[in-house]
Amino acid sequence: MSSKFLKLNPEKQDRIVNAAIKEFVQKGFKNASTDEIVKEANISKGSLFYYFKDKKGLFLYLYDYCSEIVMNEFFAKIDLNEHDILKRFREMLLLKIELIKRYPEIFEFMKVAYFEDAAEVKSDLERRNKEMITRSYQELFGDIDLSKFREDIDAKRAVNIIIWTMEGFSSQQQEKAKSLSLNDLDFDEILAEMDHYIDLLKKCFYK
Amino acid sequence: MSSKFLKLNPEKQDRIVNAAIKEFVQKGFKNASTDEIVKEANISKGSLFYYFKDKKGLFLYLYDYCSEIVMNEFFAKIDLNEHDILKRFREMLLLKIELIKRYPEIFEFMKVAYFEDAAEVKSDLERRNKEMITRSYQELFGDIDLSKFREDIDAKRAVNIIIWTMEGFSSQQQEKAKSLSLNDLDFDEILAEMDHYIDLLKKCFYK
Amino acid sequence: MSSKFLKLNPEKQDRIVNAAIKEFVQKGFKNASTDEIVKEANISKGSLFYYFKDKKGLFLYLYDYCSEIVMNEFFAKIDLNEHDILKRFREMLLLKIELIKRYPEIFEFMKVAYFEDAAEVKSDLERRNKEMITRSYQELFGDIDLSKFREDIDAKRAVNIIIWTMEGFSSQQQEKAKSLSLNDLDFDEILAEMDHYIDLLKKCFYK
Amino acid sequence: MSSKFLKLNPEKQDRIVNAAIKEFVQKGFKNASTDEIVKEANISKGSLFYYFKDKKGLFLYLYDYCSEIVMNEFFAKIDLNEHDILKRFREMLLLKIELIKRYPEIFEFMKVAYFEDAAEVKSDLERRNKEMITRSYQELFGDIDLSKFREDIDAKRAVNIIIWTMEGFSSQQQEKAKSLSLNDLDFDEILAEMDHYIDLLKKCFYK
DNA sequence: TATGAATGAGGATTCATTCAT
DNA sequence: TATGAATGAATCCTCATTCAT
Repeated sequence: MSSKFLKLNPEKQDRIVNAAIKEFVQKGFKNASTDEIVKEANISKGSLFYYFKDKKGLFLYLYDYCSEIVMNEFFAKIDLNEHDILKRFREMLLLKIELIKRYPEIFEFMKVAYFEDAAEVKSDLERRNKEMITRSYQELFGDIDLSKFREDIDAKRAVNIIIWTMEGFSSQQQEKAKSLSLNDLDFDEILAEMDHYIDLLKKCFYK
Repeated sequence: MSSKFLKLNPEKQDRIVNAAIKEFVQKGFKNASTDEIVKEANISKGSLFYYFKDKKGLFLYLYDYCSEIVMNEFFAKIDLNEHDILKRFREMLLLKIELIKRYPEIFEFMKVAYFEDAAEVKSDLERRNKEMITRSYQELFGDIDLSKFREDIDAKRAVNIIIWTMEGFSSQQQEKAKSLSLNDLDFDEILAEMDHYIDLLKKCFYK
Repeated sequence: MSSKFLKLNPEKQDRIVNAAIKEFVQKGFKNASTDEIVKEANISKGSLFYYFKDKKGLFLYLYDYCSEIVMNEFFAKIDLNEHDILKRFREMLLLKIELIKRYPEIFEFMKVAYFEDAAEVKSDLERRNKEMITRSYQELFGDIDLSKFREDIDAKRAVNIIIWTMEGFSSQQQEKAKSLSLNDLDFDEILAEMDHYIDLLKKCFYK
Repeated sequence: MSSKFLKLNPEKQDRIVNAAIKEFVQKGFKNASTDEIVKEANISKGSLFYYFKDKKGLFLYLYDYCSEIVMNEFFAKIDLNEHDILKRFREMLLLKIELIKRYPEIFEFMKVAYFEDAAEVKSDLERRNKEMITRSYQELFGDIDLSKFREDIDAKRAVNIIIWTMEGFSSQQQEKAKSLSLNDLDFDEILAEMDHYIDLLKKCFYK
């Protein structure tokens, strides 16, 4: 596959990956121009297709590249001994913030990939996405300690509400962050705000 | 504008709107083919560009067209005298179900439009989306009766959790519905499930 | 298929057909440049692909176009009541000369098509070639009066020798003609030479 | 030149020659891939272009290489003391069969080269082809004993008919052989069939 | 108004050839 | 000598948009 690409020196790999992610994020798969990518990465047209079979191959390579970072920097670091969903929830936010600080483009790319319509990559992506989602849901929320929840409510549904709250909170923050540069973000404030939600949920859902 | 389009007889307008929505939903903005649209709508290529300035103009027209239906069939019908967010929440689901039954493609189109990456329409859509969202949030959740909430929790944040629950629940159902045809959907079951969430939230968040 | 092409006015059709045949004859399928064809035909790049699906579609159209001319101007005109193979043989040469005079490029194109290696068209051509050859052999040599041949020789093999002689004679003449322009060809001389062969074969093979 | 190539050890030369012939036979000049050739020959891309100036140089080298084999294994072995064309004719077929058994690809390559359309090599090949053909015709048929022929026919023309018969017979057999593997060919049967033609021609053309 | 033929800039991809090592 | 990464001109093809009728 992309074995040729992996032999390049890391600096060059980075230039290409960054240029390609940027272009795909801005324009989506179909609209992204390989001309633009090679110009930005400062390589020749031929090289891109020497490293990757075609545009689709490049796109899927980037998806796998990003997935792996997310796996290593996010999923692998979660403390699976913590079975309190709200505590895990908090930890996940911390990890996510760390991830965004270090790899800001990667989240954008994963989002674009998730909603990509282009027929050429849709089926490949759907397979990978589905796999990733089921795997991660299982891993992240399969071992929750349900005994913590009030006994007069359905714990499963409460868990769902917590997950949706986490998702909603995240996209709310991302929406707010859109107009700001990374440096202008006040992560402490975000964390503090999140703690309010956690407290609220604990107070209402837990025994 | 699309004033020329609006002079057409409604049946023809419908054919064009439906053909275009179908194509955009299936393939996204960039990938959608005007050839396909005119073929499906049974009009000539020239006509399409006589009615609409360009592909982008058509897309944005459809967005406005769908927005208006959503406004009329959804927002306008909400009983603003009901200030209990959970009751309103339930009503909204009923209206949404009604809307999906009558205009199944419109929801799809709005979703596609929301995640469209194509540079040509991205900024225009973002402006309209933001506008619509802030307006509707204001309208839908600006007059909530916060006195119903327990006094030891922050009502604003509780409202947010309810909103995110509603959103999460909706997309969960849509995800499930993906493989099913409209006829196979059991709306009563969905409603019953939703009622469980409403009860749960009432029990936990209300006095 | 090429219905769009067939709606063009004949003069334009001719320009395109001639330009394309010329290019394919000179360079073969793969090496032929669609740029060159549109330049020579004085049409735009887009038009060529509006008329024909792709390069292969154009090539196969030309093949069918040439086949039909050969069918009408050659096969259809052969007098099937003449069962003497040598007389028919002579008639075929006359028709062939007539055909070359009127459509000089067509023979060249059919030869190029016959020996085309390019994988993209090879199988399509082989099917058509095989069909044409078996059909024409059947038609041309299926009803020969074998009673004219000496009884001490195998008539079937004698027929084959005659066919090969005809083929060999034709390619010999074509080889000679390569350096000459059409106007410089002395068809009467060719015919006279052929008559010598016919006499010889009659003298040797017939009773 | 290809002097650099000739310094290689024979085993390597063979690998390259065989790989290149195979590729050119399968795909023709233009369509043949130098990548495929170096992969099959197990040499580096750079080497190929170190040994040969360019693709055309490689192709023409192969042509000369094959020509020489044909010269040594075919023309050089013909018994020039045999002036009876039909006997020589028979001997040629035996030699040809021997040649095909030992170098099956070479015949294919010569045929492909003969009908190659690619502009880059066409003129070079035509020169060599013409040279070879005239030389060989001269050598093979220049010293025929014409006194054997019946006096009431033109011997020169009879010789041509015999040559064309031989050519036609050969291509008929090759056409039949196309779908068969070399091992499945029954050379004895071919020879027997050929003898029928020789007898027939002798009976009809000789005194 | 309506048509559909015509356009051409732009896009992805190929591949013989070069060249630094 | 040998390598294989790098190149970029050339190629086929697409498709929104225009325009003469």
